[in-house]
Amino acid sequence: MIKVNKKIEYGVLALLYLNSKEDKAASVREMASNCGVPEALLSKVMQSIKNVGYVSAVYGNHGGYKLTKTLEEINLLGITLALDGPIQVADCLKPGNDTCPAKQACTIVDPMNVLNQKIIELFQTTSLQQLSAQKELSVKEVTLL
Amino acid sequence: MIKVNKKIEYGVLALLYLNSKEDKAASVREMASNCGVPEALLSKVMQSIKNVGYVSAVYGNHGGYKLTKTLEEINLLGITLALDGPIQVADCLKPGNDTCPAKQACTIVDPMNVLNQKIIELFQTTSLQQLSAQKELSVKEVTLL
DNA sequence: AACAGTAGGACTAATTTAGTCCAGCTAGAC
DNA sequence: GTCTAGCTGGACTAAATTAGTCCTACTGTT
Ligand code: FES
Ligand code: FES
Repeated sequence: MIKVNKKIEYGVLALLYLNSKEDKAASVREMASNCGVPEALLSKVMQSIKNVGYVSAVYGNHGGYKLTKTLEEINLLGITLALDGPIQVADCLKPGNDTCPAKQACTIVDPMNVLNQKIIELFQTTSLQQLSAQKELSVKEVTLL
Repeated sequence: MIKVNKKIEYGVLALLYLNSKEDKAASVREMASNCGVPEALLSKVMQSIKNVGYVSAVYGNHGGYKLTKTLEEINLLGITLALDGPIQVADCLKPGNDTCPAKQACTIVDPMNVLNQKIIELFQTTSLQQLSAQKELSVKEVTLL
């Protein structure tokens, strides 16, 4: 199944929660219990998100994480890169891929590259703002498939 | 990692190969060895692709599979549906998902639906023709060896 | 009847993803 | 200064998914 993993799901959930706190910091514990996700895992997720600069950490007592960007500035590509590494939509595309038996005559490396590029663009142009703005609409869209 | 699975990779490879055979049927054995993919697995893949009508099977001696559509008519959504079921880009979206602890307060079901829709559209508008249009590049690479 | 092929269920192996545990470090509150 | 709530991050285990195999039955051509 082509899907975004839990870490990304949790990351989005947490960032949205953080946004609702305005400028206040929220601890992982707080976020985890509010969002209903495993604390230890969210902890890792937040660390990675911190490393790409979407949030900053406040150490010590009453510390936690704070948003350092607006929802408009945060896009899915950044979150994905932080939590899941570079996007490679097909195994063909993997950098060190010397083991593929079909490699020599492979007709799909390039096609897959095209698809890969399209997905990267889609993720890049999908900001958190854009996602969270759609709430009313989506109920209709659901019935499409 | 957000990626298309091997079955889809193999399916695309096989359909492209089939296309190069014009109207002649190719057996799974032939396709597998030409594309360098596991025969038993490709057999399953072709069965599923047959079930959505992109190819027809010719039974008996000298049988195999034949394309019944043009590359323009075959899109990634169809292939994905055939080999991997409906696209659900996040676990939130799964039909029978009653177990998610965050469900009640979930702020991302709708956002994820929007993303899901976008991916479906991308897959639907990506025909095999469109993908393979980039081929000239790879032909060069192949002839290098 | 022999053969070369598809159909598909049941299974195992490999890989990836999800989640846990723990020991260390940081800074604010007292 | 020292307690304490909280971040950091490596190592690990468990669960789920994906990849791949095997085997038996069926189909149609020669
Ligand atoms: S390189 Fe392996 S399928 Fe393309
Ligand atoms: S329903 Fe579980 S995260 Fe949305």
